[in-house]
Amino acid sequence: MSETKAKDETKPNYKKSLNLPKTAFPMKANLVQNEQASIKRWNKLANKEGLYKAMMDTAKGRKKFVFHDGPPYANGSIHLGHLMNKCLKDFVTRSKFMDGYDCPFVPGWDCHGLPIEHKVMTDLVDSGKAKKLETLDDDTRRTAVRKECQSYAAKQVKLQSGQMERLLTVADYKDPYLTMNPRFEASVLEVLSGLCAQGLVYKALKPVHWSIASETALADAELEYQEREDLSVYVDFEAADGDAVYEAFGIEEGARPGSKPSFMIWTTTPWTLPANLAIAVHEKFEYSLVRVDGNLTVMATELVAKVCKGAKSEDVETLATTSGTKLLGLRYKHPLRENAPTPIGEPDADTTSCYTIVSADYVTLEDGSGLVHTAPGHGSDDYLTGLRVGLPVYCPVLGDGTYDETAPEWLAGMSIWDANDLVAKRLTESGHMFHAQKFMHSYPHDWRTKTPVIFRSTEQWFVDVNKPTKRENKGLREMALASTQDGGTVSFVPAWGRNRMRGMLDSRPDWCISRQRAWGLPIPAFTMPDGGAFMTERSSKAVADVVRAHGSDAWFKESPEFLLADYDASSDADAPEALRNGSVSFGDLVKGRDILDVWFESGSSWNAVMRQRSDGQDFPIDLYLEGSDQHRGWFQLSLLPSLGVMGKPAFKTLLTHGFMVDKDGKKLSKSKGAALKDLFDRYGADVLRWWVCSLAYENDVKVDEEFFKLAGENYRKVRNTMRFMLSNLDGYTHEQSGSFDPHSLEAWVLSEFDALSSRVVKAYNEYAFHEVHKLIYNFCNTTLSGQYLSAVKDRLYCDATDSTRRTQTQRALFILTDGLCRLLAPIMCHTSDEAFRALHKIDPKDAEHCVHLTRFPAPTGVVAADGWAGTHALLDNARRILEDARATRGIDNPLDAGLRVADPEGVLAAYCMDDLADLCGVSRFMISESGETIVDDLSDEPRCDRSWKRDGTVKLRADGGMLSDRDANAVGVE
RNA sequence: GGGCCUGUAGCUCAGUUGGCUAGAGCGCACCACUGAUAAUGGUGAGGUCGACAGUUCAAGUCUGUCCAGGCCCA
Repeated sequence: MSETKAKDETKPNYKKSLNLPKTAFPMKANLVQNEQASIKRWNKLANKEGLYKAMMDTAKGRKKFVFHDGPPYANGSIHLGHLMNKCLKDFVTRSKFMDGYDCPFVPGWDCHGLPIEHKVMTDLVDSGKAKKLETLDDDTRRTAVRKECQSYAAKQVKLQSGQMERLLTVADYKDPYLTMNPRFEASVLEVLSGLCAQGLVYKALKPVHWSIASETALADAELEYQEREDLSVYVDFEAADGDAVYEAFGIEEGARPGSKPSFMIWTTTPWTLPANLAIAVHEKFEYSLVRVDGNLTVMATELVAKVCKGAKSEDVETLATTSGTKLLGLRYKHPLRENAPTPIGEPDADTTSCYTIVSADYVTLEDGSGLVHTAPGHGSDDYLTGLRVGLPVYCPVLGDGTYDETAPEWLAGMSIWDANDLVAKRLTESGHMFHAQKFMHSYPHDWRTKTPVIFRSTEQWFVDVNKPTKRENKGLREMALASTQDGGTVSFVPAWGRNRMRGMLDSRPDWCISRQRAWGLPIPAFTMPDGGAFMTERSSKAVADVVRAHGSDAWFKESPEFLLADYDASSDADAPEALRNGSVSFGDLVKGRDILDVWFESGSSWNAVMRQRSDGQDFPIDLYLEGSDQHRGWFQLSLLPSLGVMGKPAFKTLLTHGFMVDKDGKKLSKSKGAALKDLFDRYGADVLRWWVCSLAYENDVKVDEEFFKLAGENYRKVRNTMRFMLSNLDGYTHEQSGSFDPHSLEAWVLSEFDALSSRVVKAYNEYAFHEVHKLIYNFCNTTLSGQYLSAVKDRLYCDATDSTRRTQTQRALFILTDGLCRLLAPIMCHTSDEAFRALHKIDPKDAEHCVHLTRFPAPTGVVAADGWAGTHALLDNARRILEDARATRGIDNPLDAGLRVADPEGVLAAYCMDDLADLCGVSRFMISESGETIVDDLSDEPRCDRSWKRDGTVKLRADGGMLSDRDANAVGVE
């Protein structure tokens, strides 16, 4: 220990004469409790209507930035996925507000749909109420179930919005949009009506994904793919006319084998074989007639080896080959049935084309045999092929997954899953089975019940994506592709979202919008006495108005006459003739039982927001921000209706974020994702928000306990920097006016701050929150903590309390702290306000003054001397030399050193040497006369007892202490 | 199987149109300070840029194949 540190009781103690840091702003944030206090305080704003209202009042008259919240599903506590999503949205709305926009944020919830209905039904069964319901008539029962669903959903919305507020997100939580609100429902039906107006809505029998467990059609978005073991079978379909086949293969009559050849098909769904109506081949492929284990069969040449190897058949002989074209039109015998089936309800179905070889270009050589089993009632490719060649849409499977009476009698009434093995057994017994094996593949499952889904043809409502609209004479797909192309009206953040979305638009089928459940918005369609469907632009609009007034329950409770009271069929050109001429009256109509796909509801939210909240002002919407799964979901399903109804996209920009994965980059398991409440309690919302801000959100985001700890640590770093500045402003009263010498440290740091501030605001505007994080963090760490603050410490502590130099420094600190609070406000909502209040000495009872009602900092306009860049370069070099001296000469404490710095360009002379000394942390700074940078060891020079500097002015003073001139002056001794 | 995306120090990320010994921060190690103190400052060690091949005078950067992972689909 050096002698200077030794205590000397005879010397005066100067510590009390210093202006040491003092503040009530605690080092320990105690976020978990204090954030609650902030929330309470913010809630007092705007006459207790809260912060959101206060912000909206403040923003009145500003330029609008319209952001639209995608509705999360109203079920369960919010989880890590919501954390990122909601924080990012909050960063957007808060930063837009602080950048001078009026940015309303109406939160929404998706309230209808199967998950809630499922949960409610489970509860009803558990509580024994379900049985009672079964005794009621259908509409009454549905209404009762819907009532339960409604109160359940309302409860979930309350739960989630409470948690979102706890996350410190600011939104119109007092008046959110709920998809089950009558006014929202009505606006959805308006969209449906608008699509009807363009002639895009139709009803058809089509194979759709069908959940047996839920007994409903499912949308693409309601599917999830899981691994499943299935039976894969190779089946020989015997040719109807052997000679025709031999002819196709060019085998002369004399050379033909006596037995009949077969066509080998492959399928992974043996249960669909009873519905087989055709076999598809590719015209361009080569097919072989082969003898395998004594049987004659046809398959694609390229697959012969593979198929036979799989079946362990070694006795293989190719007799002849031919092209797929030659096989077209050949007939075969169905292995399970004698005659072509007659679909229920279609006694006149044309079955003449059944059991024929047809052409299809989706036949591949990847799997199977090159001959594709075709069942138009059970697959979309099959359906289209059937449509082309004139096959009936035959589907012998009922909604509950059992066969109807048109199936072979040994299958009727049986579940299709049980049928798989039975069909295989039957085929084996009859000698049609070539080979069967179990195999694993990914297979679509009902996202809710986790049960496998089947393709089943049913009567459903669709939105046509190809048919030209009446208004533009262009299909929705074409319009969607045009608006999302490069240079179109929609922009994407990140840019690759464009390709992703366009790829999906390119391949999407017509949108099946109907579901067969209770908890949803009814499709306002009626069935005519002749069985035809009736729904027009004007009839659905009439029902929409009823729903707005009475809610969608009206559909179930009221009569067609009531629902259509304001509808005049005679003047509706789109209405069926029988209705128009009055031969059928409303009383003859039967209400449809389908409800809308929930995606149609959320996909119509732009209309609800536009019409209900802003009289059409807020359309199109500036920004949609969701996970990248929504390219197919909400984004696309909002785009299509808005194009159909408005002729333009609902949004201008689509921003997507990635998904949470575990620390190894693997999909997050459910159990890991659940612990959000726990995270609040351990880290506080500001730390979690600071973490979200740091993320490269466009990619997958790794989550792990460790990362929150790290976020907590560098949160503290920023907090401490703020605290240090606040602690040096004790007793300071800010002067707005006044200038700074361009060569002063203050001019330098404030110009740096201006640069930071404009970069941060730019980053906010580009949604580059990660950049915001980096910029602010580095500024606190490097520019402030490492450079400026460590340089001005001496003058803050040791200069006379109201010396000009110290006051100027405090002015800078005040501006910096105030500015930092504002830049941080969108991220660290609580901490920034806490610091802001401490800085402005706001009374604890005063809730009105709040950083969240302010703007981003205006430029200080302070001009720094041009020479600062060169000066910093010289100082960096000098510090490096100082560091060498420390290592080689043992000058551990920089205050024991003086610097003589080479200044070849002559930039340093304009600066105050004491400022440069403080920037380097040394006691004395001079410009080197020798042209070399030299470190002087000042250990032998006297040290100031008060400032610990050895600046050359230190001497014994009247009070007995060793003081420098500055310190002697500060304590007032000669 | 297809579309889109990701893979750079232990961790999180930067790396414009290919061009000087690949940069930050965290963490770690060491040092200083003990008047920001359950703080603060400084210094340092860490990378065959997922793998392989190709184009080029030159590749983390372009091309292809493969591996691993994510989202969406079949």
